[in-house]
Amino acid sequence: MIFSSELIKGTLKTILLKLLADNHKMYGYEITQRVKELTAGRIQLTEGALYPTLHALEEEGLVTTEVEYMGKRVRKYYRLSDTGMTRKDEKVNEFADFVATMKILLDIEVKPA
Amino acid sequence: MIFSSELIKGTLKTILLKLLADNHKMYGYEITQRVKELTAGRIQLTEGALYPTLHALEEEGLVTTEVEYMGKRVRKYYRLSDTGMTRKDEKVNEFADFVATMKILLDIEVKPA
DNA sequence: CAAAGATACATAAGACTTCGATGTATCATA
DNA sequence: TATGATACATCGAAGTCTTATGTATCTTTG
Repeated sequence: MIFSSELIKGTLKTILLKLLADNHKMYGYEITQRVKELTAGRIQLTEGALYPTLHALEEEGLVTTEVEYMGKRVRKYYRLSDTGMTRKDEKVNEFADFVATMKILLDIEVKPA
Repeated sequence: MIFSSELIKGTLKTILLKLLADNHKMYGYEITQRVKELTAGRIQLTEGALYPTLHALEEEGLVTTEVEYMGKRVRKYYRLSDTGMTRKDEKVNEFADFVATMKILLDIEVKPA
């Protein structure tokens, strides 16, 4: 079952920041694959959503980029900045609090990973 | 701390369906107050989001409405339909699964309520 | 070796949702 | 009698995501 896109709304930046915090540097396509893998295919990032968001993160100064060539093929790597690391912590904490709040509202059990 | 609105995006319908499942019938303003109360003020539904969403639920056949007068003041009550009850279960389950997935991605602990 | 599928970037129009402001009106309280 | 709470609602603007499209390279398989 793939999650409805509505659910993922608002969490994309958080996911990207966290992945970049864990992996030092990643490129766009790699991110889509990693997320798919980590979520057993239940979250599939589309390029139309991913690239604009990565660009936005760059404009906000949360990531820096560097281009590498694999043969003739371009890869654009994204790396978290210090500001980005701080923001990542904020975002992840906010999401954790949000979930705690939603648990009360929806009266759900969240299974341990 | 009030949650950024982006986070609440995509969960509004789920929240509404769950509230209506628990409370049999509620009106709009009551919903905003109940949510504020249940979440210690951290989720504040705005009318601009609430009413269009309630109307959408009605169009989808998930809720029925009935108008009552308190003196001269109108109250529009919303009540969950059978379809709505089914949908509520689906939505709540989907959210629980989503959270389990996000826990893996973000590597977070979710405190028990 | 040709075709298909995967890798890899990106943009752009349209759809959808939410925000913030605005509007109307009643009721309670200071 | 004015303010704040109650109660409905809509609308333009803003923001985000989807779907489609575009370009190009690399790898695998028939």
